[in-house]
Amino acid sequence: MPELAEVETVKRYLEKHILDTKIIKFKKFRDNLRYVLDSNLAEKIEKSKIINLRRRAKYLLLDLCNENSIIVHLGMSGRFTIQESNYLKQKHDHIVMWLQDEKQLVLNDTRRFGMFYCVSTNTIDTEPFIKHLGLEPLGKEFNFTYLKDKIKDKNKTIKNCIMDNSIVVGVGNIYATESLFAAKIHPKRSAASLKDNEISILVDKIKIILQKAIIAGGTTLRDFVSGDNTPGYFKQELAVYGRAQEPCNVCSSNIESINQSGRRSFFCPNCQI
DNA sequence: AACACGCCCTGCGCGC
DNA sequence: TGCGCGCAGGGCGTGT
Repeated sequence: MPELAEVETVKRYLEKHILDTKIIKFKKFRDNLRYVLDSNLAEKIEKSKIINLRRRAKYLLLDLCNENSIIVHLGMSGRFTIQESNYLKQKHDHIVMWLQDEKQLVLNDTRRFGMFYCVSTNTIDTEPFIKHLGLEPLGKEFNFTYLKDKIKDKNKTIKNCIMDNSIVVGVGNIYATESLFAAKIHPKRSAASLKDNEISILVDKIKIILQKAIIAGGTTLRDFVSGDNTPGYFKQELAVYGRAQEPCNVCSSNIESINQSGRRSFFCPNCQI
């Protein structure tokens, strides 16, 4: 699913195309995604203009002129796209919003792990799924000092730490895996065992890889598309993710794959220690 | 309290 | 071909 780079890609696309556009009509085609959908979404959303688009962690935020904000999470398989006026509803389209130019803003989510809420704009930061979130990885505050402090007493692996939303947000399985390879750190290393220079390099690599992935329009393994249905192109830049048994680009050793806390980890047994 | 894990759900690819 | 199994980019809630 969409990690930070993919959600950012969608956000930038929507910002370019539907900012200052009014939502004329809202319709849901089922009563739940991951959670039950509020019954009053239509009245909170219809006839309001989208005045700002934001991303917080992997959540997309659409601020409306009526002081409500739509919160969208794409889960593992969510697509949030703009379709033409003659678009016909497809399988797994769960929410459609018709815009003033007759285009349709469509939320499609095969696995339905996504979320869709509408809350007061000024209470977003206190919403249950938002308030506990840690720092944005691309912000200045996410740095060596912060990460060192956060992991120094942790009794878990560094991969689990950088995927922990209460520490740093938006780093999912792909980018955690790739960042650890770039930093030459084995994913099973205990977080507390990292040396200062390793923490410092890891922070840098997380930022660099996410920025590169955003420029490439995200990573498309199978489901992900941007707002115009186009895939991202970062997959071809993945050094280890999904490349088990293939040669490492650096040393030609076979890349290994292991299960780690229920997720796949890929690493080079020679480069990463 | 801090972790690990199950689970929500559909679809796809693989092995038999 | 067909079936069943395992697995997939997330993250909450529960149990230890």
